[in-house]
Amino acid sequence: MQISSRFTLAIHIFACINTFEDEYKVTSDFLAESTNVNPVIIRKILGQLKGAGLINVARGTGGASVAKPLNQITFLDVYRAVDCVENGNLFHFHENPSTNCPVGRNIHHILDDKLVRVQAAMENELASITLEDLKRDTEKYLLQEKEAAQGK
Amino acid sequence: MQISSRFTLAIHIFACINTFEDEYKVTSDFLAESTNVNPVIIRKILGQLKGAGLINVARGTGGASVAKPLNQITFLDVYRAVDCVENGNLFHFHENPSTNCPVGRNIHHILDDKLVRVQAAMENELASITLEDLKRDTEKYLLQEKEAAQGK
DNA sequence: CTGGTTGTAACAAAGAAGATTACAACAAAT
DNA sequence: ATTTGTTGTAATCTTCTTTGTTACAACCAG
Repeated sequence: MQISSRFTLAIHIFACINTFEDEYKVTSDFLAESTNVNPVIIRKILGQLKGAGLINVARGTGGASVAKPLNQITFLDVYRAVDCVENGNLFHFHENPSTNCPVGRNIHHILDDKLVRVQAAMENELASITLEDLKRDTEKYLLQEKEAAQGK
Repeated sequence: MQISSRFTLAIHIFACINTFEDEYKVTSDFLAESTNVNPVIIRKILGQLKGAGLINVARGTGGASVAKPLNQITFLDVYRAVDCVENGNLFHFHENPSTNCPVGRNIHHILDDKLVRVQAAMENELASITLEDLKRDTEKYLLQEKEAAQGK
């Protein structure tokens, strides 16, 4: 199985906030339209991002905004906030290896540190990308699109 | 969601082959007992490992053995063989982002290269671990267990 | 107080993983 | 040639997870 789409959705949400917050109020309905995902799902994700202190959202008034400087939020922060993998473990283990078998009862001893290394490599890379990078690249591609439309 | 337990199962299978092949015939029933997973599931995984040229298994005769030198099989080979993530993509994308929204229709341009980097970091780490490492550590932990039992 | 919004509960729908049963294909031993 | 033990695979079931959907209370601003 893959990592939940909540992660790419959350990034999409930040890209929208960065791009549109001066122009529109970025509500769950607005985001639902852009992502083509149900507004309740969006609100759940917004709630998780808010819980992690990454964005501000409020009842009544509505509209999401980023809560910290963009270069201080990494993809890893977002990944952790939306709780993509169970218990934070990337790898799923078969549940009850036999305690009668020497390999079965030691498989975690044998394997866990290796899986931790793999997961750490992935998370380090996530930590190296910030929302500032995201904003810069979003602007780049939107500008390219605009220029292409003008036939340059 | 997490990465399918087929991966940890496949590693468990190799640990069993390494440990027991001189003593027992390592059949799908044997492995089902050690992993506590249904033999049909084991046979499916054995089939994938065989398809990737990592092990030998045959009808009738039965019993799995490793097809290549242990230091020439990496965790990445195993990971790829058992097809853990759809289309080889670690991240799941929301399916139909709006083409009306500038962000929606560019989200893949913006994001794909970053996700590729993250995935590559993880796969490089997987590639750095071999079945030889697995065998060495398996022997280490089984020996530790034996010594502990003798009260050393 | 009205309108628009979030937060959340409850349930439905869809999809995927793994379990299970059943059986044909096959090889080796006798 | 038959028996035995095994793999390969189809078909179906159960369970779990994700996502969608409906509904509505809580809330804020004008």
